[in-house]
Amino acid sequence: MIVHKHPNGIFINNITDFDLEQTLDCGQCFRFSKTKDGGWYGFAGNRVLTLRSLNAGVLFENISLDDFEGFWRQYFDFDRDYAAIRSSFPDHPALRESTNFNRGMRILRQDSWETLISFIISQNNNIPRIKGIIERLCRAFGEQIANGFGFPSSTALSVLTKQDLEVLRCGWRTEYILDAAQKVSSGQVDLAEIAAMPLDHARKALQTIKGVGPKVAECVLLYGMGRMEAFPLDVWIKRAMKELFPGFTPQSFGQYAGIAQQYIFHYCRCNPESCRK
DNA sequence: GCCCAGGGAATCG
DNA sequence: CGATTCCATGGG
Repeated sequence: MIVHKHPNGIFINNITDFDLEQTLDCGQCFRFSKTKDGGWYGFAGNRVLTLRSLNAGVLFENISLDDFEGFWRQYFDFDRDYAAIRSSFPDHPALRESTNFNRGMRILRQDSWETLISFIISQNNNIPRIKGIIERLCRAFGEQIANGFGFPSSTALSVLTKQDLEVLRCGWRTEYILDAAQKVSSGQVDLAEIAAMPLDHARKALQTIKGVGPKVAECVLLYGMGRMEAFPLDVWIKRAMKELFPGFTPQSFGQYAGIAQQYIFHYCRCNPESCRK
């Protein structure tokens, strides 16, 4: 990857394995959307970003080199070699098909708190509606940033009541959100500490929060704590494991199982017939 | 109208 | 332990 200053921000090229749609619309994050002119616009924590594909590269609009090097480089996981990771995967036709389908997908290294709340909201829910609930959460309780709103802090949410959260229309998940906010803001659950724990300890620690079970914990570890071996088993992946990878376990995919999982997840959602709906 | 969604808690046996 | 049931809401 080569990073250039550009009149409108930062331009990167000579990058392999990076496609905006495959990365920002593959179900790992909920705060980016396509703009009318074909770019992407969204938020990460209290940062806002507009980006677009341009001349075989990507333009990050209106940011400084410090913004890019100090935040977005890590956020987009640009220092990881995805081709090398793909070649570490077991040789399997369905896995090859999945990785060929969306080679430009990268795992975003999101904020752990934002990821925790986002995937609590995701449970037994569909992606368009998850996005709507998170948008209302930010609008009601987040800080205004540019034309939108940042993600509210655990402290901001910890002082709220169930009634306050009725504007979200997210059903029974409200008490899960409040429990998470209270435990994180009080320090009873320390997300930075959990991120550094051995995997099974980290799983158990996350599951002390109400509404966090095995699947949500796995998502927080993978998308919010950079633990690439974490392997969320949602309904799609369970279907794929049964139909396409009989005999496989998450460990069969190796040290970067979570990344394999994401290739498979997005492939199955875009090609439901091949995962036998 | 109906089925289902990036599940988890509570409650059985 | 595993299996079942209920949970609130609305997208497609």
